[in-house]
Amino acid sequence: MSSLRARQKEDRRNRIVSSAKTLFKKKGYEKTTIESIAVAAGVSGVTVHNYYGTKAGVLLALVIESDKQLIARLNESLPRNESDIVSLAVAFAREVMDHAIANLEKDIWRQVIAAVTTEAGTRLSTAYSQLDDQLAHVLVRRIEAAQAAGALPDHLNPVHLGRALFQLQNARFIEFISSDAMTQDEIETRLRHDLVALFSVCASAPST
Amino acid sequence: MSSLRARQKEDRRNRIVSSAKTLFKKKGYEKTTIESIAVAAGVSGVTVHNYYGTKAGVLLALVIESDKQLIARLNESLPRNESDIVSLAVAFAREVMDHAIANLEKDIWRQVIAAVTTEAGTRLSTAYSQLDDQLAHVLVRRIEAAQAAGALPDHLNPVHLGRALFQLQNARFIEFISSDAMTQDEIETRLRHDLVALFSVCASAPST
DNA sequence: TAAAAACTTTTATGCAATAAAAATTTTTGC
DNA sequence: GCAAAAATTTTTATTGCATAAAAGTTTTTA
Repeated sequence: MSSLRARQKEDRRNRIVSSAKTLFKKKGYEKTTIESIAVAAGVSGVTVHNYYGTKAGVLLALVIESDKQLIARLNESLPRNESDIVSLAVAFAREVMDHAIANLEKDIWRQVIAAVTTEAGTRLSTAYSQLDDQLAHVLVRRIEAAQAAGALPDHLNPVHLGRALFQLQNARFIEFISSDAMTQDEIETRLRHDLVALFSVCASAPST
Repeated sequence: MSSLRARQKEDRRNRIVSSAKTLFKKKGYEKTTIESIAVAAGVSGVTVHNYYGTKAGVLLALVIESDKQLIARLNESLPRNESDIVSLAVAFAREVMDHAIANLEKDIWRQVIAAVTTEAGTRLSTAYSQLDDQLAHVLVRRIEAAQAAGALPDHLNPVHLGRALFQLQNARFIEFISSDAMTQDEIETRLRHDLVALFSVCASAPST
């Protein structure tokens, strides 16, 4: 049973986040004031602070929602029988970039990345990191499938490979949003180069 | 010939950055006001803004100086005949983390990472990115040496491998500073896992 | 339904960031 | 050398984020 109070709170949260999304897209991040978000949501400016701590907190809340959709979409669309790891990682990266651009301007994504680091340890930043883990896990599952199909050596740890690929993809994603001039194609090329080079090493490394 | 004006400017820059470093280390980033930096440096608060744009700009200027030393140190100390890429990357990562911790608190490094992304495209952020390129190049040179020594296949592109390793190391570095609880050892382990997994793939990838 | 509890709003303060006007100091040209 | 011009800093003022404390309001609970 949800009390009236709980429902009102939920309502305000929704109004704040959706007002913020509209304003961010319409006026950009910097030019959107907390006060204007508050007015659009029908609450006081201090209430926005009480709910989300900072303006970046509101942004993070909004991104977390859309990232949940991204995870669902990736689970759906990422090929389930891809045995070439380079293709897999590139397809993953492409979906992530498509999703990012469809939802917010690069300018705003930069604020997201900044907020995740400066507000490390807060509720919202932690939630964001957990979504990253889930994203990495989408890769892990595909790698497990490839391994089961015999496309990868048995001694390989799929969790480790999935996380490594995610880190690399994420680093390149940040590079993508860090410059307005950077294209998806250029990032794709760089990621390809990363992977081709790494896969060429073939060290007989001990599994420490 | 440097005019009096140019020398005075240089002087003020030095005073601002060194005052800032002292204050950041003593009181932390948030609790250091631009005004207090200005007072310590003997200029007005607005002058600090005129010189560095933002408080984060001052921080970036200070980090850039210390990163130059890091590059020099890495060029010196990183083993010149290391044929094992995992060991090379791990040694690199360790030096970077040692240097970071010796200079500033994690808390402040988080502000650095945030500033580099939000202020993407500014003079200081660009300078920081160029230093990253130089850091990656330290790796590239070691890889070239290893390749020349026959420890790596000829078709491998050392620039691509160096950049990929740097991206991975950098991602793990950010993970390191993002949590006060995260230890260097844990990061080292994760980086090792990344690399061992990646090097196990051994795809016969086309050099696209 | 009245007291208690939970929230939101009002009010106030500090600081970053920015802009424009005023004041100062160095340069330049004679 | 000195006066006008140019460059640069400081003063002054404003906006907005962030935070805290007090005041006011609404829901809960007994």
